[in-house]
Amino acid sequence: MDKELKPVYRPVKTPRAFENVCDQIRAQLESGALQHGDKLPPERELAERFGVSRNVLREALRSLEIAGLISLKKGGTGGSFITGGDPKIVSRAFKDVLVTGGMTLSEFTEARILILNDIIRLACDRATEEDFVALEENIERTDEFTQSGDAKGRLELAEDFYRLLAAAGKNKVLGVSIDALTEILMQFLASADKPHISLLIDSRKQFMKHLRARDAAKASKAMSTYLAGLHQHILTASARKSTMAQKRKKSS
Amino acid sequence: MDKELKPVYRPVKTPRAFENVCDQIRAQLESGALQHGDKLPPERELAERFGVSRNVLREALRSLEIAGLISLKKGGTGGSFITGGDPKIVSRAFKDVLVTGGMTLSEFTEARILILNDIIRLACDRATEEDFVALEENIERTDEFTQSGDAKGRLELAEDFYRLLAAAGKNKVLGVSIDALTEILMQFLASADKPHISLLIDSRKQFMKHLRARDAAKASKAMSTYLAGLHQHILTASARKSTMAQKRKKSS
DNA sequence: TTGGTTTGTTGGTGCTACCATTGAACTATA
DNA sequence: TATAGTTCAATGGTAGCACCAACAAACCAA
Repeated sequence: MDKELKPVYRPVKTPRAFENVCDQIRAQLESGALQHGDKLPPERELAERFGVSRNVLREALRSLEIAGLISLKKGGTGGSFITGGDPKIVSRAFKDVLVTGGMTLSEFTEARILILNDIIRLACDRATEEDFVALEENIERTDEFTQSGDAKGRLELAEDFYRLLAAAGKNKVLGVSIDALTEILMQFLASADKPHISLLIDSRKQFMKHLRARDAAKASKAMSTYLAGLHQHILTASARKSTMAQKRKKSS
Repeated sequence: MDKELKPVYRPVKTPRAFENVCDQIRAQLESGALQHGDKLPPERELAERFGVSRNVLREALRSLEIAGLISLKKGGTGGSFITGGDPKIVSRAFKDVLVTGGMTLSEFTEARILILNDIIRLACDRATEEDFVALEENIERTDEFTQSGDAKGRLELAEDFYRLLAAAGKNKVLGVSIDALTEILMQFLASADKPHISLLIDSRKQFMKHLRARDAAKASKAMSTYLAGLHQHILTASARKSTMAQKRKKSS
């Protein structure tokens, strides 16, 4: 037990005024002193109370707004209102980290399949009749859009499908995760995924059959089979794209 | 096919200057024109080039900084530098929606167990000898800290353990996910988890045995058993805490 | 070589004035 | 009386300036 505790020198961080303001407001939130819907005093008054310039206060508010904790509204009855609870923020944070974080596309596709399988297992346990009909209605509308050739609407419906599935699993954490991953991968599906369109509807119907039977293994397998093909397509398309990007970069 | 496309009225969003600036820089990032480590021009020059006041530009930079995309440095060689890829951002976003009521703690614990199981399965396939020794070294140091009563160090090592495990699974996406979830749950473990300390080391050693044998089922089970108890403890502790908070609010 | 000093660059802060938008109170008109 | 239009005050958004603080490189002195 003569373990030496070597001194650790942490890099100092210069304190900034807006961070202090930010922390104070966050603390009020965590302690429950500020709750959803509450209105903060006007900027000018807040600035005076915090003893900072309106500039600094605005940067603090901006920070909280980006974090999704407050929303600003102009006008006579406007001000800063406590919002929060929007999973979209998490999804954006995820996306930011992922696009700048040196992660490969294949890591995305793999993670997506795994998390989706977790969701499917949960959904098999917990899905209600309402969940089933919502999913089936989504499939039906996807079919219509496919026949009418509305690619954009079809993509939105695809994102919705996974959202509905996550809702059926009753776990919002996994929900926002799959939402972020789906949204990111969808950007690599601009067009030209023709071979999969025809497979999609049948695959989904197969999947729903197993889900209604609450057979997690078969439902997972049905979904994974389709996704494996789709992801393969995304990966090859992306490889083409990055090659083009490299050419573009060299020529510039 | 006589589907009526009903007109959808989207709420208009007043365009704000800093958002425009923000989007332009984000676009540069996504297109690869700006890459990790690049330095942006000084604020004064950027403001002039964008044709906005320095105030607006600073709000835009603040927004990007909060999103974890850039980091600001003072001084002669300072400026705005492209960073990114910090999972800390995701965990903060997760935590924000948690404290503002978007998700429940039990959803976190459930998601954590499921994702961790996914990672374990991957690790069983892909872990190298280096991964094994890193994990075992972590367990050993945890044992030392436990005996010396260094609670803070032990918590840090616990976070590291899951990080190492994710590294062994060779999937950074799942890695940042588990990292974010772990960090949040650790905040509910300030102290008083005495009954679990004694179980921890043995549980980890059991787990490693199965992992080395590349038996995903048994490894998952060993980990899940331990986590189930730990999470139960977190949930009850949190319930106590929120009760106290409500009392505090009433009395005020 | 070492330690201190100078100096210019850059982000951080404060301040003032003004603009743009919003909703509510108010007014005029049919 | 009800509706349409107007006024008005509150509030966030933008601009521009002056100055502070800290940082690192260049420089200087021992």
